[in-house]
Amino acid sequence: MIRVIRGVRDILPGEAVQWQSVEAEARRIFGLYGFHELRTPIMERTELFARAVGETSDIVEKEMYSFPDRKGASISLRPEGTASVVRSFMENGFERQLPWKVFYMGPMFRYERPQKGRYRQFHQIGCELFGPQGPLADAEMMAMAMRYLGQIGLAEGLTLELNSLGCPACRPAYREKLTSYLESKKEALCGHCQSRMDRNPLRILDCKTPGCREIAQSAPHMKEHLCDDCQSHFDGLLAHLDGMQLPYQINPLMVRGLDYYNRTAFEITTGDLGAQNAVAAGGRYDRLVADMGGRAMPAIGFAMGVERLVLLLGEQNQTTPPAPSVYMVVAGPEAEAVALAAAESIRGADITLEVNLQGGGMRNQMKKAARSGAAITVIIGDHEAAQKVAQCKVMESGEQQEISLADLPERLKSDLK
RNA sequence: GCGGUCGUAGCUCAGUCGGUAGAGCCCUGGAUUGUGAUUCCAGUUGUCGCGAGUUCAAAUCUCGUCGAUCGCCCCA
Repeated sequence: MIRVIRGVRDILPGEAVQWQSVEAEARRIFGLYGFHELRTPIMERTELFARAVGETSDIVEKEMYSFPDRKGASISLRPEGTASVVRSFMENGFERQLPWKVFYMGPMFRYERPQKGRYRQFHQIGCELFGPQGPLADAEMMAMAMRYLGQIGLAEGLTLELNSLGCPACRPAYREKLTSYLESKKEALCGHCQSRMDRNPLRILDCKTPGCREIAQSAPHMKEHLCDDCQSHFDGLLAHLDGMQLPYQINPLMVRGLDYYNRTAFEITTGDLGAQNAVAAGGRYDRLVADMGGRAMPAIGFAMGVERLVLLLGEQNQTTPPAPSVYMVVAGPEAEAVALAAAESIRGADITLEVNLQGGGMRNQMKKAARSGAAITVIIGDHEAAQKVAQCKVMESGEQQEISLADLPERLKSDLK
């Protein structure tokens, strides 16, 4: 038997019910804020991701699904959504219609070792906002994310963590301070962090090794070394969050893994997913559009992991798809044509009806009717077909009555209320 | 890419010291030749993840491999 490839999986009908509501709520809530859906391709030129996400990021260096197409161009399955949104923004000239507010949802691909809440094909719902440079936008994005999560039933146990990563004006100086501090403690760092010293010293801050955590705690933190502009942006953001009474936690050790972030970075975390504690994450990327060849354009965005949302929804998970309202038992060869026509007329009245298509004896079909979860079973046998009637059985009470086929849609409609 | 644990029926699992595989649920038929919980009777379910090795004999021991899971790394 051919099985699915590692790290990907089927979302079966029972679980898909949950996915549909998670997606529908996203459309609804983001719509309340004036965001519209953007659908981008799931594959792009490799170069797009390499430049947007960062040539030296782990995602680009070792996690991308890249392959040559038939003409030899390097194509990649998208590892995240922002790069394509930025590309679309520039390509379609939305720089002239600011602010541009979009959301997207769909599969992303990263070649990683699968784990709880982490798959090679995973799904994100994300939002991006281009244009505004003040902290009002940051605050609204966070409010929107939290409102959405609360709306789908995840308000409990989530923490909004945020930090400022500074900007090109203040980060280099901070980085030097941090590096010289870390040099003095180099002996005490874990081996991994020692090798990170040159490449990306900021990432040492969120190392989980106990020794490194202590060192990180007392290290100089970016938020104490922000330039005036970054500082007032950060202060403004906090004031807006307070104004909305949105609880948050400043995490001076939070460092995002993608290269394009500046100033505001935030994560929404949970303690219930093992090592994968982030359900949503995002931040500002004011330089990305310019780096990609567009004009200077402030922007902010975030993305949520749908698998993680659905996992957290946990026990609310449905394991069976919704039941039909009516189940139709077809008993006898003469009844088939009549039953099928009756079924069509009932569906025409907007009633969900499932016809038994597999035949079998009455007992067998009634079992299937009960199992389907239908509230009412309509039985049409040869006898009923000849009389142009049907037996209508209310499953819960067991009451059964004969109704003419012509009246069936209306009667069912009122009985189902 | 690295480490721990685990892979037996569609599902949940048992299987002793190595002796050629079981239960419950589900499913099918019947008791009831046209009526669903329950009950009773009968029946089907298997590459014991895959491949090699040791052995008279392997679900069981060894090695490899694939997959799941947990942690590292990284991230949604």
